[in-house]
Amino acid sequence: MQMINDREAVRALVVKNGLDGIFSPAVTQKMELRRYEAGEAICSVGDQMEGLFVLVEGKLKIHTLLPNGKSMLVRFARPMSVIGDVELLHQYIVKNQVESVGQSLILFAGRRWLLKELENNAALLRFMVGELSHKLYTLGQTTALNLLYPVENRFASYLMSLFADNTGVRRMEEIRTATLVETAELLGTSYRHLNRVVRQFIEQGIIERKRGRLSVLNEVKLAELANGNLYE
Amino acid sequence: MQMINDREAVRALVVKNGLDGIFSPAVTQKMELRRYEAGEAICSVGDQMEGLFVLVEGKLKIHTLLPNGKSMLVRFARPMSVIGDVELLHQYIVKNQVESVGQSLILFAGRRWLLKELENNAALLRFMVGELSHKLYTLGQTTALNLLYPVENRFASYLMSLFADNTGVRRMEEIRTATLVETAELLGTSYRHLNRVVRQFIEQGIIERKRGRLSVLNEVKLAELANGNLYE
DNA sequence: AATAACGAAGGACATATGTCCTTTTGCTGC
DNA sequence: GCAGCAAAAGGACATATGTCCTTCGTTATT
Repeated sequence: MQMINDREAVRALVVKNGLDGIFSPAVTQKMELRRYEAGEAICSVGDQMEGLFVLVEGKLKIHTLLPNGKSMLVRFARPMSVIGDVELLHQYIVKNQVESVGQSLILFAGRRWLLKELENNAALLRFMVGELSHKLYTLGQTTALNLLYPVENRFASYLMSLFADNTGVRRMEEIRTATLVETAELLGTSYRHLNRVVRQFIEQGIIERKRGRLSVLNEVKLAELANGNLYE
Repeated sequence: MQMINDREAVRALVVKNGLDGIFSPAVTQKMELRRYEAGEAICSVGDQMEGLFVLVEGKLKIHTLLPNGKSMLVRFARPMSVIGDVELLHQYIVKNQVESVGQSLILFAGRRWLLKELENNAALLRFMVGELSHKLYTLGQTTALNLLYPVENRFASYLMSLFADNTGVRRMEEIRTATLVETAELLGTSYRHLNRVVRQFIEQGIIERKRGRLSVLNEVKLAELANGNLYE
């Protein structure tokens, strides 16, 4: 993680994301701008959250670590998303791993300043209620997706989530096979089984395997399999 | 559902549950006291939430209805719990079925009064942030439980949740077999499979089957299987 | 009491997924 | 280009769970 000491940039990002209408100047003036590299962790299970993280650029991957050592994908976060809102008030211990997918820019506000702010800043509180209820609402969807659909559909949803961007631009068209192990974990399945599904997709001409990399050939079929569900 | 027109009772319950420190008198004076009978629905999927429900007595069962017609248990709610907080701000469509397990007493506050209240009642907002973050936090647990553990353990957790009360008193010791079908749905499995698990439990002397009813014999073993997880 | 009707329990088989191990592939250094 | 290694792919079998249908027991009806 790299700290970017550029108050002007902070101010610009705060305004651009409408955070000036939510946080008091006392807080925004203390905000830090941080850059995280691909794969870098924003927070890990067991951590004590030091504050609130606002993703302003990039993408984050959020997943739980299950007791048996496996993990399960919870969701991806895109700007403008907040991390740490769940833990803030009750100072819960972090339960979900959060890491940067590519390079990400994040505004950080320390807990110390926020708790004071939560005393009577109705705008911030309303903002948090909005964020939390949205997360709760969508987590329900994801949960149902995970319980209801077989790996085949979940993997399709995963690919759609990776390749599609909110701008409509495809961010990546390939997925390194090394990532397949990780992907399997995220989907809550074994590499072996995911591999079966991969082969099945290849046979159906949906994806292609090339020197340890996968590329999507038929985005339409993929979307069908994903059933309109995305991990976000 | 039966409306109980007793302002004194409302006031007493408001005070008893500390709601007078959260809602303005304008709201508490408009609150309704409602009684729901066993099995009665507080809200159903697709509903538009009319306001906030505060459970002050009894127990509620919350579950999703999955696209393929099956359902999955989300959690049980005990006093003091809030229903409708997720949907309130964004006026989301109800996605989880909520029904009374036994007889329940609920305080109801209409959306109309609440939205005004949310403008600047920091206490209410903080209360909601607390509720929402707690729900989000625990939903993660439940999700993991559902994905990670086989039906055997989930069923044990379910039984523990049904039989144990926060007062320590066992509420019920029997479960009608008719309910087994429903229970299977709630656990996201088939009646057939649940039946296998039931038989297995019987063979292990954990429960007993008598004229279409189940009773718990060995609560200790059950607790072990539940792994400390409860659906609440 | 005999019987019909219905709900409960269980058998048989299919499918999804997990575990373990073997084979194959691709890459590295010489 | 080849030996050898490590990663990737796949085979074989085990387990969890789903689906469908049959058997069995209880209860209501005559």
